[in-house]
Formats: sequence, structure tokens, C-alpha cells
Amino acid sequence: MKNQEVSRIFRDIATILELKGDNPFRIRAYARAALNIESLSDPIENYIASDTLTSIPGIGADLAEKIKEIVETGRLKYYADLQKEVPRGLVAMLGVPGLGPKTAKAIRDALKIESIEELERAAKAGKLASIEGIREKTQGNILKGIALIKQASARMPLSFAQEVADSFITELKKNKEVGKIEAAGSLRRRKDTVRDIDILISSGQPGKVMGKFVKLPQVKEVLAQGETKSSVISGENNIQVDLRVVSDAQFGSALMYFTGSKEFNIKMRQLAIKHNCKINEYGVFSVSGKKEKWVSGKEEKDIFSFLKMAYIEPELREDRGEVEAALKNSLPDLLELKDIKGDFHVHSRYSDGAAQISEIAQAAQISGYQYIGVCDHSMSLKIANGLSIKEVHQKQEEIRRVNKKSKTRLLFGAEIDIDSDGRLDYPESVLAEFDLVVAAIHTGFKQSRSQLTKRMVKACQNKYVHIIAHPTGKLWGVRDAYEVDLDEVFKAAAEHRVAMEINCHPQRIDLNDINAMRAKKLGVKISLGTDSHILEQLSIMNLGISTARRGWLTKNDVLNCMDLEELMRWLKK
DNA sequence: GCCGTTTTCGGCCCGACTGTTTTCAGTCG
Repeated sequence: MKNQEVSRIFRDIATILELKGDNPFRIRAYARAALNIESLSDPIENYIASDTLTSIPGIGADLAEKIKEIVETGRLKYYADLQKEVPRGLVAMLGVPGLGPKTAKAIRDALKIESIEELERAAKAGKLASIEGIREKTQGNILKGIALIKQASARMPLSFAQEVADSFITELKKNKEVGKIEAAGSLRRRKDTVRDIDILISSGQPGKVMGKFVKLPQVKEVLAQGETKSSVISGENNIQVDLRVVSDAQFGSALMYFTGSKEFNIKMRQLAIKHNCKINEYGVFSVSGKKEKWVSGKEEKDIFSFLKMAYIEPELREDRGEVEAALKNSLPDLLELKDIKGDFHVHSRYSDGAAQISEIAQAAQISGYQYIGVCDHSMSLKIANGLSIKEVHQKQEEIRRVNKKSKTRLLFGAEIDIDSDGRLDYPESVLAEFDLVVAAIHTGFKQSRSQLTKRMVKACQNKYVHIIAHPTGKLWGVRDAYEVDLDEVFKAAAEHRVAMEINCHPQRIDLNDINAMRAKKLGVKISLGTDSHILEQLSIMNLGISTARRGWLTKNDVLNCMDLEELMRWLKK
């Protein structure tokens, strides 16, 4: 899939055009196209093949030609020419918070500065303050901004951000001036990674709330403080936390506004205009001439019904077709925690987990599960204490014993290594004995794209394999996804009735939302696995559910929603 | 550069905060 590449080039073009001071609407067109292409679940090549590029929102004749050029030749002349006009370092400078294209350009014109390093030196030497429109304060802010990106906590996994948000919300709730309070932004949309935290409060005394917010013990630095909006840096993780305070009557519209995404908001505003209305964070207003009248916005759901559309869950608000679906009342009935009847990926003490088999049975029962897959590592994965064949049989015996007394059915399973040739790590006679075979790649990540794809396809073709775990190998902060043609893998999985895992671990989230959506489209079942190594981790199922919901999955798409009887039939492939 | 129930030109989402300014431009979300 060339989607990411096309998207990256368009986004870069938008940045360069910004620096050049080009037509802002053209800049927006490139940025919008980049976003829309990034969130496509189909390969862009398919649109070229079927000549339907211009059916993608924001893609017209011109951009369609440019996309073809990128995909067919691997480069874009227009982009190459633009790059010659603007130094890379100048583009990088726009990454400094608080430094936009106008200021960057002014600095470059005045001092010939073209990199962040030069910028930092000049700021420290006090040279920036001599430039028109820049004084001490701005110069100081630029230095702070550079320090900020050096700490470079660009994005963090959802669950880390959730913890920070919870700690702020708990403190803020203690104040009697605080009415409603909710985390908004990408956190509420449950994106797998989050850049900053948005908290929304309703209160009749916003000034007081703000005063308390900026003095919370978690606050390391105050970036901005106003009557209704403030931003701080949290000492924990150096994450930015924004607080907005509105009145109770404005809470719904503000919550929608700050939940985003930006693209979703724009779509909703355009929709409101068709109703002769205007939406902002303070409500929906009917507009006639110069008169504006508040008509809706106390609750989010009021706004949707006012615009004659179905309520859209926050996880879907990415402008990926959800607005259109809501207008036609054809949104999917999204997966929920209560639909989940078991977990397919749990490690016991036999390999590298902490829990005994009996403890896993107990914990699964407390979770209300009908079944749980005890999948320990296979023999070649020595580092994780992979099980020898003899140990496999010991474990099998113990599971039999525990199952006699357990209300939750323990599935005798294994997370079996796919070797560098695509073979599984146990002989067929052993594979045949498992209730549940989860296969995964743990070594040889650096193989070529075609080798890795072949390996995974071969695993799908193995008649004993039920699930492929963490299909892209991405591990946040450790390694990127390995190179693999997921479409080929999904096609093989669909053909051989193999499920693809959404691994719920916060640093994995693998498959992600877009890949899960693509898998569904190609007819692949999705399984949710927590990859628990301690029992407390069973609760991270909610992270996988969030991802599934963002991928538009319903309970019919997810293996974990089968009841035990149906599942056992499915496992006997 | 895109787009169309104001349709092939002339629009394009909306507001808060900061810093540098005397009324606003730049940046951000």
C-alpha cells in the first residue's frame, strides 16, 4: 500500500507551501487530501485501477494525477521542485511549538537561519529579538519550544495518557466550582496514541477553576492561562494538558467541539450551514441576517438530533464516512465490552506469565468469561521460557484437571513461533492436540517484505492455525511495524479461515484501527487478545475494544463474541 | 486545489490566547 507515502508527500507539500506563503486554501487542500488518504482502508492502487481516485473526498483532477505519478513512478516532480525551493531545516523549524510559517520565514529572511540548531544558537545569543515583530518574549518562547521538542514525547500510548488525565480529573473534581467534567480530544476518541490531553469542565466560575488548575501539583509549567482556556505541561510524561471551561448550557457543544476530530468538526459545521445554522463550541445557532439565536447544544445528542442524524460514537469521529452514514441512519452497531465472552491470548507460569493455571481460571470467571485461551510460548523462544513438548503435555494435563472444576472453559493453547521459513515451532502431531493455535512472528523482523509476507501467508495456510497474533509486530518505543503486505496476508487468512488478532497491549495495538477495518472488508474475522502476562492485564481488553470500535467492527466481526459452543465448532476447522 | 439543492466561479469552519501592538497578526486546536 502506497497510502502512507502519498499522504506523507502531500502533507510535506502543505508545509512547504505554508512557508512560501502560498494560497491558504490550496495548503488546506493538500493537508486535507493527506489526511483522507491516510485514513483510507483500501490501497490507493485500487482507486487507480478502477479510475475512482476523484471519488475520494478532497481529491480532484489535479491531485489524482499527482497520486498516479507518485504510485507509478515513485516520485513527484512538483514535490521535488518545491523541495529545492525550501531547505529541509526550515520545514523542521515549523515543528517548534509556537513557531509558525510567518515567523519562521521572517527569521530566515533576516538572519539566514535554516535549521533548528542555528535557531537555538541565535535565540540564545539574543539575535532574534532584533527582528521586526519579535521581542524578548517570543524569543524565549521559541527556546522553550525547542526544549519541548527535545524532550520529544511526541505521542504516547492511550493508556499512559489516560492515567495522566485521570489524575487531573480526580484533583479537579474536588473543587465545588466544577460541574460536569470529561476528557475530550483524541483520548475520548480512543486513538491508540495521544499527543495531548483535553479536559472540559462546566462551571459558573471559570476564573476560579482556572486558578486552581494551573496550581495543581502535577503542573510543571503554565503555557497559557485565560478566562476559559489554559494549557499546562504535566510533570508526568511532559504531556500537555489543555483545560476549557464553559457554562452548563454549552457543555454538549463544547464536548463535541473538543472531542474532534478537526475534520469531523468541519464536516458538522458545513452540515449546519445547510440548515442555516452555525456550530461553535458554545452551541448551535440559527442565523438570519446578522441575528444569531442559540437553538441547541446542552447535550451532544441534542446536536445530532437537531441536524437530523444518528448519534455518532466518539471513536468514529474521524470523517471516514461516519457523518454520511449517520445521516442515512446506517452506522454500525459497534462492539461493546459486554459482547466479549473470552480472551484468546493469556500466558501462564509455564512460559513467561506470572499466574498459575488455576488462578487464570478464577480470574476469567470473575471477568464473566465463558472461555479463556492459555497460550504459552513455543519451544524455540527460549528467552520467554518456551515450552518443550514434554512441558506441553504437562500443561495439557493440568488444564484438564482445572477444567473439571472451572466454570470458565480453559482452552489448551499455545502462541507458536512462526520460523523464518513460515513453519510452526511444533510438529504436526503436537499441533493437532491443542484446542487453540495462535501463531506469531517473534524473530527475523528485518527480513524483506516478500519474505515476511510469504512467512505469514504460509502460517495462514497451516491447517492447525486459528489466529495470527500481533500481525505487524509494532511495539511502541521499541520498533516499527515490520514490512509486510497485509493485504496478501488478509486474503490468505480469509481463504483459510484464520482470524487476525488485535493485540490489546497498550504498546502494541496491533492490528490498529485502519488495518482491522481493512481485514474486515476482506472477510477476515478479528480476535481480541490481551497478551496478559499478569492477571491484572486482563482488563486491557478495553483498549482492544476501542481499536475495534474505531475500525467500525461489530460483534459479528469478532471471534470473542461467539459463545463457547459456537466457538468450539469454529475451532474444529 | 476542491467543490456545487446559491453549480463552472467564488467561495472555502471558527474562536481563544499571546505578544507586539495602539487595533491586530500569528499560532493553535
